[in-house]
Amino acid sequence: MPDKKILIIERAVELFAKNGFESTSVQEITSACGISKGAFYLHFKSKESLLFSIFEMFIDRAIKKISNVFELEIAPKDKLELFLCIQFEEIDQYSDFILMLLREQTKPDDRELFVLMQKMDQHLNNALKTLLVEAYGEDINKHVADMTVIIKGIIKGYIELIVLSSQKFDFKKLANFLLPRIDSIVLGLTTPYLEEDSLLTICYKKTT
Amino acid sequence: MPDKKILIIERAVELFAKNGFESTSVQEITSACGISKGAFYLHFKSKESLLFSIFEMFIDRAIKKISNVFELEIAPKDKLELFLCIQFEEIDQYSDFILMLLREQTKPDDRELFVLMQKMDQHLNNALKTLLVEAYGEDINKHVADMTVIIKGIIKGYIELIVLSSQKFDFKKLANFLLPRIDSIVLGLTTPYLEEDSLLTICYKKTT
Amino acid sequence: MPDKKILIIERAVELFAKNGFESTSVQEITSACGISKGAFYLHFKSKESLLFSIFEMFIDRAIKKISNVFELEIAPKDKLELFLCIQFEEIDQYSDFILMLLREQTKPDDRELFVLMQKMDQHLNNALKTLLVEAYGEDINKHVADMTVIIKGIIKGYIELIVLSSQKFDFKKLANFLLPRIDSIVLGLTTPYLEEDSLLTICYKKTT
Amino acid sequence: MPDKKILIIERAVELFAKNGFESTSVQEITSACGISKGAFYLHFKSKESLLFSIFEMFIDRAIKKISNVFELEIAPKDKLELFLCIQFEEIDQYSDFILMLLREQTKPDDRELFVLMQKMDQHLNNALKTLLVEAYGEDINKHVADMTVIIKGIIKGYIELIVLSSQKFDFKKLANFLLPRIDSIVLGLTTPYLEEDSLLTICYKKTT
DNA sequence: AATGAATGAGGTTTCATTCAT
DNA sequence: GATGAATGAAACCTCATTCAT
Repeated sequence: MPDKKILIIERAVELFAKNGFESTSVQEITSACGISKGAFYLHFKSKESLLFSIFEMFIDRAIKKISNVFELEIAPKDKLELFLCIQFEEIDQYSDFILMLLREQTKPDDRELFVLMQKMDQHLNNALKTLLVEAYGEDINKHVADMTVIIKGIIKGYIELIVLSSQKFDFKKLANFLLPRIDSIVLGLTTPYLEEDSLLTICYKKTT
Repeated sequence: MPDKKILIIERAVELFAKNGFESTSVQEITSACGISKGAFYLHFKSKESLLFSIFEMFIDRAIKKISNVFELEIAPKDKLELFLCIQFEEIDQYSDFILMLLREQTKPDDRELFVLMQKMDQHLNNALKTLLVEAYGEDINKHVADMTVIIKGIIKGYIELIVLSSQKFDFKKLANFLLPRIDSIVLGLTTPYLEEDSLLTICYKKTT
Repeated sequence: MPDKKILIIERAVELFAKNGFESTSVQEITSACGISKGAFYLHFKSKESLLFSIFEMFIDRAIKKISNVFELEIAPKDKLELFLCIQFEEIDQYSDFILMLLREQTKPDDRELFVLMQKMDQHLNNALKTLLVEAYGEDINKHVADMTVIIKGIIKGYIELIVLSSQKFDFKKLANFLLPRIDSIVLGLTTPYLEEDSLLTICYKKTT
Repeated sequence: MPDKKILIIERAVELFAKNGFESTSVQEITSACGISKGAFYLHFKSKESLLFSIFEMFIDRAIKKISNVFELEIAPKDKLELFLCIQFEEIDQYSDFILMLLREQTKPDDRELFVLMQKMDQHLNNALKTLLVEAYGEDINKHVADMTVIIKGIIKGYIELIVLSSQKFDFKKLANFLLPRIDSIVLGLTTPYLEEDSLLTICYKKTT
């Protein structure tokens, strides 16, 4: 990837995060990069395709980081803790942009973005499932959907706090605090609310 | 409130939910209402003030519903369960619009929207705190920040599922399922991660 | 003329004077009158016809005032002095509106307004001519065009000062000061610059 | 200054002169220039800033012309005559636009335009004062305010004639005709009406 | 007579995108 | 590769005028 393209992506991430996708003009991006408006279109077919590229890059990073966790030879619960920690770190770093992604919906024809999002989400879910089974045994399988939703929800809860407040957080300590909470929940589980495979069958709503 | 104004709000909620605030034109809204562009401005000073009105209306509804819970004479844990249930119902009904609110950032000068959001959030936090103390006693106080984040996170987790999937969910059953999970967590609590009053000191980031 | 119509004219004169014709909306006028927008159109065919009415009224006033001067039985030079004085008084009272009339050109199809303006101007010129002949004898006739332009110019010069400054001026004293200046000029006249009837042949430019 | 920008200014001067500022749309200007509406905003931040640019350009021209008079080594009265002549020439060329400037009031926040107008006016007043003192000696000083108002008034009187009629005028001859009139007035002066420095203390009215 | 909701043309401005240089 | 002038569609908003009540 050419330097110029990377430059554009970096500046765009900042601007999209700060002002939102729709409210950031190509002019602003190219000005921030010190290049001409025309140069933008040498690297990206459209403003939307830039968003796609950013998203893609971002997902690649996340997937790579998660893979790293699985390659480590440590105790299952330590892996789970590390997973939580990485989520916090990663999202903290790109929190503004992530918020933007959550906020903006862009055009109705960005089916491709949804595909990417689903791909990313599936990947996260699978990783979490594997970690849960490693940590709590095969019995967790029938609770895996609920536990995924709960854990991801708790992560999001703290992430929102992190994003909205301006303090610095100790993610290692936070992950270490959350693991016993997850333990508690798992221990108390009886009848699941969600079906085991309900997360697989989710179809992201069309936005026509 | 005049019928026409209500009509505009209803249609706008749908359109904003579907396409986002920035991507929905006043033209689209008025077309959907079967009125002229000019008529819009009889009821709202600007497109942004419409967003504000919607938000206001939405918050009023939510606060009223929560108040109703507190007025009931039922067991504390039942109140908590009812609170969860109401959150799911309410948010389910306006899920798309809520997603939009999360997504869009609108203009940098909408300080007023942030004030409303903070007001709403404070209200929710207070309600939850009261319910937790009623249900688990004064000892929960030092864990109240963590428990608030965790419970709101879990709610959000399931809500995202509800919003993104097209299935119907049984909110009563879901609330009934979650209460024991919360019990488990509370029972297992030892040292808090967050300070007791850390939620009060959050200052919503400026978006200059 | 119905009270309501007079009320509208009065308020409109103020608003036009303050903000200009184009920048004053019918809404503003009716609000200032405490009547409905519809009521406006009961009295005036259009916003432009209101301007016409105002103008008409204004000219009637001026012509009447000038007539009064001629009916007085005083020395010719005193008449001239009184004429100057009345010009200052009248224009001072409606200075803002007059400025507006000078400033705004409104639509290209307001031929009628120009006709009125010409009528008014002719009337002033005739009055001035009569006064000059009375005061300086028939010999002034061949200088009457120049003297008209010069006197009206001087009046305008002081009026501009009056309008732009916020001080109060003593118009009687001013007229009394100007009369000797006019005397001086008349005394010094040799060859006219303008032809005697050049003011009659002026055709207000078309503004198509 | 780019050709396109000059083109826009030239056409705009004509259109503003013909129809007024408020009544001339950006669309009309760009159509007259044979460019797109967007192109306009490449050169001017807004329609109002165009007016400002025009005004600025116009004032620069006038000040430069006046400076030229002072640099000439000719008799003081000839300078005064030349000054009058230049005023007529200059204003004749841009008469329509000047009328528009007098007519329109534009927005209440155009303080900057007023500053420019005042600057221009002060410059004219100073030039005239210098010329009067050179031509009539220091004794004229106590009459300088009155003479300024009178001379500018007379200029305006003839200019209005020039602007409104469609004839061509011989400005040299006109200036030559007016100089003796000024002589007459100066000779006859006794007690001034205005204080010596009353023109300096004029504060252009606010247009809130 | 009086209202004021409704209209819709037209205003200024923005901005993604193209293309000759 | 790189530029930036040019485009023109589309955005938000205003306002003179009409008309059912």
